[in-house]
Amino acid sequence: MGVRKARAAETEAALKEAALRQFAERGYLNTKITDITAAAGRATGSFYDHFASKDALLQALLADLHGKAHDRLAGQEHPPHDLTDPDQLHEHLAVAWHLMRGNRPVMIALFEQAMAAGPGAGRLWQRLTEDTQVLREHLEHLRESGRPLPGDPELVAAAMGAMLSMLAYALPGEDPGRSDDEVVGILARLLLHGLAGPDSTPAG
Amino acid sequence: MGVRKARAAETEAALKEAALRQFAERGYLNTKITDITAAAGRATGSFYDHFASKDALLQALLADLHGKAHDRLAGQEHPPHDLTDPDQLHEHLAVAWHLMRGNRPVMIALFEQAMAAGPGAGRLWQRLTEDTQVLREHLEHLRESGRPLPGDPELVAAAMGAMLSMLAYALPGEDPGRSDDEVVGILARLLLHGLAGPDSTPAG
DNA sequence: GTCTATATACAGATAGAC
DNA sequence: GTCTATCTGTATATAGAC
Repeated sequence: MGVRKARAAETEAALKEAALRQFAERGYLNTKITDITAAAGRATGSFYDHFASKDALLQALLADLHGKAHDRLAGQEHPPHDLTDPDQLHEHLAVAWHLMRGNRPVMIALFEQAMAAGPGAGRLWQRLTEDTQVLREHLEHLRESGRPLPGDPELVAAAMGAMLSMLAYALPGEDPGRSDDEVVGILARLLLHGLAGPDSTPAG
Repeated sequence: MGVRKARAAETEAALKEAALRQFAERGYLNTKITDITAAAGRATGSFYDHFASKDALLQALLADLHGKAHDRLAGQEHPPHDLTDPDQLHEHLAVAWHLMRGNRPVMIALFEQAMAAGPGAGRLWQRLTEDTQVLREHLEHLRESGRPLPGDPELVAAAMGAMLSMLAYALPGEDPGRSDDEVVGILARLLLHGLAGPDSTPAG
């Protein structure tokens, strides 16, 4: 790779990193193109040599994320989980939570983008159902095994996804008093046995 | 009240109603002042004879809602609930759900407004904790009674509120195949006994 | 108070020199 | 490819006639 291309790639990377920082601080909607270029130390016009629009930049960031995820998940098995097993539910939630929290800027951007389209567009509902597809399949598998689910797997999965994604968005970024593990543990217990807890039906 | 004032009040009411319709259809952020005035059959300039801004209009709509709620709740008792009682949890969720769904336009607007401020502003987290304050108090009461909660009442309450509000926002407005009662029932079962269901610990 | 017409502000996007 | 300078589109808000 030539030095010119290298400098260009450097600028593109700087813009991406700056965008991620800005999204996390100000949110996607509030972040202007000039905020990104200023934070990256570039001129406004340079942005459009690399991305056609703010939306295109977000798609590029999402592609990067998919690439990373593919690298990490490549070759891994994905066995059908029994979500009524405490360890397996906890593991499932932990993976989802860390995925969302570890890529918070992109999650924030996608969330705000879907929301800005308005409720009529149904894009938030679409995200919710798509992102919880695996979860839904596990629930359907449980139901087919004769387990008594609280209700329609699609809605239950969406409800769990709603809880997760909303919390991942709204919870303050750096909360010294509340660790990720603590949050995951609480959600796992709530979703496994509910408010009544595991000892609610001693009579069986 | 004179005829002039009456006509003015009529216009103000028309603007409010039009705004509610527009918020439900296009969302708050997407709705322009001109969308509201056009839907109300008035001129653009008339808007500012009644509201200083779109934000001021939303505050007025919120005030209307508070007034209605006050009228309905006036004189009602608010006893401490035992949320591990199926009927009481169901009732609590049903009230919250119908409050949100029955005033969907305003909920939508507040949600989008809080989100547009970005995550750094913490306004979504603020809404989440404020709106679930009563819930948190009930959970704290349970904990003081020695009941084993899944975790910190504030976070559990926020998680439940996150699930509720996100679903109330994202679920399609007119879903012929899924009634409010069905949704509330499913959420109540999920939050009471979790995915494991009531029969998970036959040994006590 | 309501209207038409217009001003203000600003973000997105482009043009052209280097 | 990067820069400075500028254009365009659009939403908010105001001015002034009726």
